[in-house]
Amino acid sequence: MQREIQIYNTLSRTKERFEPLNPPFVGLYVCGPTVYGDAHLGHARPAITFDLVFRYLSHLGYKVRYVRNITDVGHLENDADEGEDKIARKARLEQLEPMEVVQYFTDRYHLNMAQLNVKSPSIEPRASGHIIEQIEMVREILKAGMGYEVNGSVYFDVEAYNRGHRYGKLSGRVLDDLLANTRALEGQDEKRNPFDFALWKKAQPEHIMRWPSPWSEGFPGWHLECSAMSNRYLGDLFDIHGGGMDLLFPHHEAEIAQSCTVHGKDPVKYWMHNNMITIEGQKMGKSLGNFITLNEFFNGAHVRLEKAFSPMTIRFFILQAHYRSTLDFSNEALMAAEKGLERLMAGRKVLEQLKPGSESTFDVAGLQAKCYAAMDDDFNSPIAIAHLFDAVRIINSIKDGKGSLTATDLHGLREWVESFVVDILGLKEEVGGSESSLMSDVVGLLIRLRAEAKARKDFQTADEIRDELGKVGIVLKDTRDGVEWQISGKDI
RNA sequence: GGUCUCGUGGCCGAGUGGCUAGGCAGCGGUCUGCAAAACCGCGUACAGCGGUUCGAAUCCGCUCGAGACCUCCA
Repeated sequence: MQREIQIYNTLSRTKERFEPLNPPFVGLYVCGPTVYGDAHLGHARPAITFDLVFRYLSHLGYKVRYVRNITDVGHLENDADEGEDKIARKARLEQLEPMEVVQYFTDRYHLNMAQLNVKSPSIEPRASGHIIEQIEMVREILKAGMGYEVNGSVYFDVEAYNRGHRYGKLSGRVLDDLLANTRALEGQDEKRNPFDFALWKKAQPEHIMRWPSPWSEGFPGWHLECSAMSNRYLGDLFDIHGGGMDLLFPHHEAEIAQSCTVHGKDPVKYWMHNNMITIEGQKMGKSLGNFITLNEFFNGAHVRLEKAFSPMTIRFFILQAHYRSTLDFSNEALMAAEKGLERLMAGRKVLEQLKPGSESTFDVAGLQAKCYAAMDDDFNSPIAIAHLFDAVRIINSIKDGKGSLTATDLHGLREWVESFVVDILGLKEEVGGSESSLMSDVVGLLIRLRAEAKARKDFQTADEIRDELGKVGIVLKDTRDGVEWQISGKDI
C-alpha cells in the first residue's frame, strides 16, 4: 500500500497520483449493463478492466468497496414506439413481465462474468430498487431551481446549472457549442433546450414499467440511477468512477451536474474510462449490429468466428491491450492470445517443479519490481504481461539446465508469478477438474503402451498412438525427463 | 459542422526525445528415431511532407487516412 499509483483522470486529461480520500478504504463505482440482451465482447471490456483495478488495489491492501449497478429500468428508445423502453419492448415481444426479462438476462450476465473470472462487486444495486432515492434527488434538484416540470415529466435545466457551474467539464464541451450543434430530435418539445435531460418521465399509457411519484406515474431518467446509487453506497464524494468512453457524454456529465446540484460538490475524484472494442476498425455495438456475444465466442457460433474461444482467452486478449486503447477484434488476434496464454500457463506449471540451485543467474527481484511498476502506471497490464513472459523464458531456461535460482529467489519468483497471474490478472486453468485423475490414468496407460512399442522399435505403433491422441486433443511431448501430455484443444 | 482520439514490422499490441517491449506467425540452429515443446539467433516498424534539436517513431506544423462523442450504446 506504500506504492505510488498513477491513474489517468479523464477530468484533468492527465495521469494523477492516486491518493484515496480515506485510506485504506477506496470507493469504486462502475456503470453496469442494461439487461435487455446477452452481454457481448464490448461488455467484457469494462468488466475486466475494473476487475483488474479492483483486484490490484485489493492486492495492495486497500479495502475496496466496489459498486457496479444493474440497469433494469429501461430508458426510452429514441426512434421506436414512443414511450417504450428497451426492456419493456423486449417483454412485450416475448409476452413476459419486464422483470422476467431483467431476471433472465441478469442471470446470464452473471454467468458470463463468472466464466470470465470477473469477481462479483461488493454491491450490485439495481435501478428499480432505488426509485425512492431517485425521486428524492429529483425533489432536491427542483428545490435548488435546477429542474422544471412539464406535463408530469421533470427535466434538468442545464442552462441554469451552467450559470454557477461548468456543464461539460468532464467531456470538454462548451454549452454554447452544444447549443449550436445539437440535433433537433422528435418528441422533445417539452424541453426548454435540446441538451436538457430527463430526471423523471411520465409513462405513456402503454408503458408497463412505472412507479408513482409526486409528478406522475412514470419512471426515472437514465442518468439519475448512477447518481442516486453511488451516493447511497459510497457517499457524496468517492474515489473512482469508471465506465466506457461512450458514457462520458452525456451520461457521466449529467451525473456530475445532478450530484453537484444536490450535494454541493463534485461526486468523484478520479474518472476512468475504458476504450472501445472495434471490429474492422469500427466500434462494436448494439446499435451498429456488429456485435458478437460472449456466448457466441465461447461456442464459436457466429459467422465471423473461425472457431470457439474460451473465456480465459477472451480475458487474456483484453488484458493484453491497455484499457485506454481501442482493441481490434480478429480471429488471428484471438488465436495469438490463445497461444500466448497457453505458453504463460504452461510456464507457471513448470515453475512448480523447478529445483533450487546454488546461485541465481537471473535478476528475479528486478523483474518483479518492473512488473509492479507497470501496474502502478495506470494499470498497464500489457507491460506486466510482457514481464511475465520474460519470467516464462527464465523458467524454461532453468528447466533446460541453462541457469539456476537460489531457494530464496525461486520462492520469490513463485510468489510473484502466482500473485500476478492468479490474483491480479485473474487467469485460471480451464481444463482438468474432476475427470482429470481418470484422464491421467487412461493417458498414462497409452503412454506406457507407446513406450513398449518404442522399446521394440515399433515406431509405427508409437506414432499412431501419439497421432490418434492428437486428433482428440491430447498432445504428447517426449522430453528428456520423460513423456508429458496436455490437452490442447479449447473447443471441447 | 463542433469536440476529441488514433495511424507502430505479416497480424495483435506496448512505449514515447538517445538505451531489447511482449505475444502470434515466419526463418535458421540446439535437442530429438521423427514430431511437438523448450532454448539460442534472425527481421534495419514507427502514415506522408516539412520544422525544432547534437539526436525524433516520440515535440511542433501541414497533408492524407481511420475512428469516437455530439441520439440509446460498455
